[in-house]
Amino acid sequence: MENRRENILEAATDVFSKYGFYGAKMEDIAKKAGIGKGTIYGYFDSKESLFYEMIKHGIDEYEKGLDMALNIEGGLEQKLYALCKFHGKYLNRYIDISQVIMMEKEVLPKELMKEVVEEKAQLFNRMKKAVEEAIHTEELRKNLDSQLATIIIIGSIGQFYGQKICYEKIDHNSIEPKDLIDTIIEGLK
Amino acid sequence: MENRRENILEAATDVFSKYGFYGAKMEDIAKKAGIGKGTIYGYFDSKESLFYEMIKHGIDEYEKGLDMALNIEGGLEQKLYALCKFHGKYLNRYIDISQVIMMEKEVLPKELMKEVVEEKAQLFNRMKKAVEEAIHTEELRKNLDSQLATIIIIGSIGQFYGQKICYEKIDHNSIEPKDLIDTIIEGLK
Amino acid sequence: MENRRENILEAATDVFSKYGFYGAKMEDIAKKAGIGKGTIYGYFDSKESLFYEMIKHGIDEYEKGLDMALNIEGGLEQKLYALCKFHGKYLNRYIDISQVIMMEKEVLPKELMKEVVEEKAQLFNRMKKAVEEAIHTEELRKNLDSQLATIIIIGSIGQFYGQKICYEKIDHNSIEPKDLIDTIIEGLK
Amino acid sequence: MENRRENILEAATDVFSKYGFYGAKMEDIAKKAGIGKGTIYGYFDSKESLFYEMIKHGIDEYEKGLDMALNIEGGLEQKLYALCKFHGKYLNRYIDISQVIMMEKEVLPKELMKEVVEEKAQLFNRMKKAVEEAIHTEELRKNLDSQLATIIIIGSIGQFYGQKICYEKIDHNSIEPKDLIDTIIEGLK
DNA sequence: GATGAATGAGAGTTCATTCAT
DNA sequence: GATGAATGAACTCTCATTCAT
Repeated sequence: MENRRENILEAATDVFSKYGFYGAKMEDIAKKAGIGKGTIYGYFDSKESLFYEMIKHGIDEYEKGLDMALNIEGGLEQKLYALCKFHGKYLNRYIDISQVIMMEKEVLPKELMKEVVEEKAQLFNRMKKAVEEAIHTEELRKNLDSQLATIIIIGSIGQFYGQKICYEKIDHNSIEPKDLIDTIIEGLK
Repeated sequence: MENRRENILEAATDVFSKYGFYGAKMEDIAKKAGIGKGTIYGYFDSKESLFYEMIKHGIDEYEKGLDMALNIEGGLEQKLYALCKFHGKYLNRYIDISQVIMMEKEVLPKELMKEVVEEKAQLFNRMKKAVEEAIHTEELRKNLDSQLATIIIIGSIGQFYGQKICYEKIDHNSIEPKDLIDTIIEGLK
Repeated sequence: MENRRENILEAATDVFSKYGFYGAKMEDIAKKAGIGKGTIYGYFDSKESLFYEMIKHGIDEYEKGLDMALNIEGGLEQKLYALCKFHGKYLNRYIDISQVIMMEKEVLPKELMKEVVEEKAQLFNRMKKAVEEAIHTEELRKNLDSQLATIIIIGSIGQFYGQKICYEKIDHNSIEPKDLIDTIIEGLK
Repeated sequence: MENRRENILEAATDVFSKYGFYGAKMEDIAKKAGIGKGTIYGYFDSKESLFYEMIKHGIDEYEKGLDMALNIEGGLEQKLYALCKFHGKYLNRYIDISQVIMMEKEVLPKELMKEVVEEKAQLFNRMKKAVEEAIHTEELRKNLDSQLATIIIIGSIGQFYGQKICYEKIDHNSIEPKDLIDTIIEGLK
């Protein structure tokens, strides 16, 4: 049953997110998954290995969503809108894990750490490409530094959603990013 | 000797930052501080208490720096510049702790968590006030939503420094935020 | 299928010999026997029970071989020769088990332990009887203490084969006990 | 306190002897030593390492006793007598460990296994040298094969003491090897 | 006051055993 | 009857905390 593996990964995401690598107990993950603690070891070699696989799983999810968002038809505005919606959904699920990834540095095998960093760089570069395109189509102003513009866009969206979801505890479906996007684009056009 | 207490807090910052709450070992903190394991318990009640005090210590540092930055004479541009410089210095020291704070949620007593959140809200509000002042002096445009503008400013600065320090490993003294600030203000004026 | 039972006992002998009672895993025994883990429990109640039966199986084999060896026609020399040959063959198969028997004392039910000791005493006594017979037929000298003579014979043969098989790794078929037997009998006649 | 280390080794000898490597529990060893289970790890790295050190400890003891026995003044008879007395004392303490050594093959690092085998070979060779000397002084007969004679001597003594101590449960101080030695030498002279 | 040896609760992991298929 | 996925008791080992020195 491949579901069982998926099931454990979901439980692991929840528990690792909440307690971090060292704080998470295998027993809690098992309990969350509704199985015996020994069962996990039928699917993953160790706690470390489970952590590794969980993060890869999260990265894969982001990759998919990101591609979808940036490949929709339309201008930067439309793409940003889609990205925001996806980002909200993702954050809602992986809000904590994204921080765990950055934190438990010593736990992550270097290989995976590199994957994470590369993935982040890739996200940045895809966004930058979309920004450059928008500069080219004059949706944004000609003399704009695309690197800085991308930083502003990503930083603003991140801050916006982080604040809404983490602090204001607003449901991601109820967050309306239109005004934010308008203000950003207004400033960069 | 109050130095001894300070000394332990510094060591704790280093070690908790690197390994997280559960991963950090009291012995390592003691070694880092150059003292015996048992000595820590002369100054702090428990690991949890040490963690708590360490974070309060970090918050205090930020409070001080933030006040200094936002109270300098001049317009928003000058204040942002000072904030950036301070943020860089702070991030350099507390780069990991800021993530630990967000991560080891369950460890933090609710009381401290509230302090952290409130402190963040305060930072946000001080900045917002500075933004509103800038709107009033027409350094920024009249019809601007000050809430969104603050989000954009904080998010952009955070993203900018995070990228430079965490990924590009640039020394915080060498980071020049002028172009970023110009682009932000250009967009919001 | 009685073969299946025998099959498991053989596999158990191999695995228990190699790893001892606690070190042996039911899964390894099953794999060695070419069957599923659960199948063993169709033939034996538990690991302990399997261990018990395995040892009884080994004892039975020795009983049979011993009888055969000591009952052949001829003098002590011929009997000792046959015993040596059998001992070599047995040791080759049960080299480790004989030590496991003595070792995992706490595992063996007292009942079985008693059986093992009695069996050893019986071996000793049968040999002693053969020795006494040889004294009577004057194949050995009259004033010999049959108890000591038996100890010397059994000890020498055991040491001889133990050394050849365990340390010198000589195949039991290639071991020639004639000189040993001659020297022993020469000394006791 | 070096006593503490010694103390743990003694307890380990008892417990490993009784239950074998896998059957022995660290907690039991600690309890036997009258200390907490964590304390052991202050002196030994792991269960495996403790096992290793315990066996080396046993080997060292044998080395010492063996040297003493074979170096006393006098003929083979006197040396054998001293060896018997020492062997009895040693067996009494290490009766089970000697079997554990041979049994838990897979546990022992190859290095240690080699030490054990070499030590046994050394014992054999020292004895053989004493036998050859006795042949030279005509305490034993000229045409004797020294290898076989040594096997007979060692095997007989081993069997004699093994039987007395393991089966007949006779205290090693009450065992009188004179008759055995006389019979052996009588046969070999 | 400072220390670090000692402690033992609690973690990750293994594996004999069960039972639905 | 045979299987092997699932289980959880019991193992080894770690580390926050104590306390005699």
